[in-house]
Amino acid sequence: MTITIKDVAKKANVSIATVSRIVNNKPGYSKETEKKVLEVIEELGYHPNAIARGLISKRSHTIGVLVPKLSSMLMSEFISGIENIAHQFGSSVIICHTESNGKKTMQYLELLREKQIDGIIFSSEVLTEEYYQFMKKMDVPIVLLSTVSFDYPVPYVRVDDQHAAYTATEYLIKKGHRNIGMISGTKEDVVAGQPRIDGFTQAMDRNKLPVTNNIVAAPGFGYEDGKEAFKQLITQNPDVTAVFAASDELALGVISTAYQMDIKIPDDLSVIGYDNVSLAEMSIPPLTSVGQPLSTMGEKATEMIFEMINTNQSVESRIFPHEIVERQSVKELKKE
Amino acid sequence: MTITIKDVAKKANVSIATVSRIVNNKPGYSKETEKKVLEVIEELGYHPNAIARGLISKRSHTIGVLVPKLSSMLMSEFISGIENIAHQFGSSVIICHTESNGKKTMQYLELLREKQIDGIIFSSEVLTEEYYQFMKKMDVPIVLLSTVSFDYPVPYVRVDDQHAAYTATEYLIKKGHRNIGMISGTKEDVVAGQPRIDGFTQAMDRNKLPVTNNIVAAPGFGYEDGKEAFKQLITQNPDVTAVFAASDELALGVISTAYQMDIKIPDDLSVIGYDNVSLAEMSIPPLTSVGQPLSTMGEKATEMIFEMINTNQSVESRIFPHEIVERQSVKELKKE
DNA sequence: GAGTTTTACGTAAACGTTTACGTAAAATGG
DNA sequence: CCATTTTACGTAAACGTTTACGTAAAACTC
Repeated sequence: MTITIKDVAKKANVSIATVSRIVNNKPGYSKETEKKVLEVIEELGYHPNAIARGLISKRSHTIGVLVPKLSSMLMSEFISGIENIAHQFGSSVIICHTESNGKKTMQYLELLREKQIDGIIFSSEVLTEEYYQFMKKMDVPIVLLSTVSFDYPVPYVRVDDQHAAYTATEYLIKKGHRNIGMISGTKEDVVAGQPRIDGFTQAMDRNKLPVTNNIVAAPGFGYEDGKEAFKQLITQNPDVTAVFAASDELALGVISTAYQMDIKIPDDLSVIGYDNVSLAEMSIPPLTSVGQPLSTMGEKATEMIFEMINTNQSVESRIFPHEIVERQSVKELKKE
Repeated sequence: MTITIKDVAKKANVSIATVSRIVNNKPGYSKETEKKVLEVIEELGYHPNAIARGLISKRSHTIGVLVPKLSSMLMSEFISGIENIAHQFGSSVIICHTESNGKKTMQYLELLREKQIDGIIFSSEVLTEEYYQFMKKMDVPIVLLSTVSFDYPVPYVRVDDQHAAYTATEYLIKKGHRNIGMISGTKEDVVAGQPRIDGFTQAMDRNKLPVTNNIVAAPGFGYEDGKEAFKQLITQNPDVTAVFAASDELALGVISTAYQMDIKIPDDLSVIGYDNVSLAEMSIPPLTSVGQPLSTMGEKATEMIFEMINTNQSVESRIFPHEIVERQSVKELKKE
């Protein structure tokens, strides 16, 4: 038998309204009754039932997070930030990993609707018409994390990927590299795909460097993808002195394959990654990478959700700054 | 205005009871009314409110997961498995990362109690008296994941850490190593600490190998911990030919420091890790490691929770098998 | 000290469901 | 065709809260 507000009321000889007022400290009771009721609460070990509360308040104090992969380190950091802030707001987080599977995503959205969640963070994946319409009907705040939508007015939190890729490429050029390869991830990826390629091409163009045969698009962003793609790159363009990889895992793949081919990093080949996940520093040699403030971004996205919940208004998107985290995988070429 | 069962009832000219019966397909209505009601539901876009349901059924269809670190790759895999099964059971998962912080843990437990969660998976940390008493009062099923409790009768899912450490050590010995070092993680850790040390010592003892000066206990299981610990190990025992690290991250730290010291892996030094997280295969050279079926363990723990929920009985603990995943960080010593 | 305001409550409806119970009509049995 | 069972519903209570409204007493005001 769980004990309810009624039990407290009865034992304290007051009405449930009074108990409720005291629990939520709303005005309308004397010091004495407060003391009495508090004692009874303590004695009985009463704890309010959030479900009953939610039924009235129409707030579940829960937000939903949709992510394509749970295991990727990117996601872990996002989630860590999200979870952090949500907890500060007294809410909890339901993580839904969609595996980039449309059916699963829709199932999860239905679950979230049933559960009456207060907001949604939609991360790292394309916001399709179907998803958007569904969420719109749910009528809860949405924030995009590390993704964008061109078609729908949904606020987002991300870095400027094209700019970041530009910066990374410029960095290699400044270090004296001329023949630079790029391993891009999935081309179709709206945020981590084409924009990074564009940034790369742009930097090369501006510096009048050729780009033919320099880009290999892998089918994904993983380690194995990086290995395969690098093999292709080095075959079609054996003279590259540096590689810009669109993710740290891709970069690790590059490094690993290079190692097998007896190409020394950074002496024979410089490598720069993207994301600066914890992996990067564990690499041999430690990987220079384009850093995004991942957990901060997760935090910001969550704060935006709560701002939208509380003010009932939309909120401005945020572009976060990136930075080059220098380690030891890039070498300065001596000018000849 | 969200539309409720009442709206459906009114529009379909039936009582809410009938609508409810149809929605939950319990008997008691004719084919015709069913059709009619279903149409109205479709037309109005009605979806039942899980909060209201939960109030009556006293089931929130939510389970809580307490983990010390969110970002560690171990946890990601556990969570992935958990999430998987929970979703199959139509439930969602609230992840609470406690940061091994007692106060935060208690706060989370309170949150979970308020939310009336149906069960708790408690992972990778010591179950203190305080936690246990609290959860016991909550009166929901608990399963320990990758941890144990000697004092309380709580079912667990884990591997036999001592045995696994024994196997890893035996493996190195079979490969011809005699002077083997161990980098243990936090000694106080009840599951990943002492048991692994014991397994190591046991294997060494059985093979009549000395163990003095061979064990260094790091303050944690991370990369930096591994670096530091290895420095200490190599100082106090420069002749080790192999190292058993109590986690893959520790092992990576060892490899990195070794690399800096120009100690070649595996030629000059063999290294074996523990956990076989995705990191292991990305290492240079790829890391041989003691593998645990992480996501399967998460799945099993979750299945156990639901079994306990549904049968109202406790359930048997499960020890999962471990295996040595051979890669390239261990070398066979030629017999002299 | 009469009138007004404030304080300190209690009553009861509401939130959106499920479900025990009741009942009229339909189906079945002999 | 009457008695009995079954079907197909409807009514209303219950789940555990919050809160609008009402009210008697206490506290002020001048």
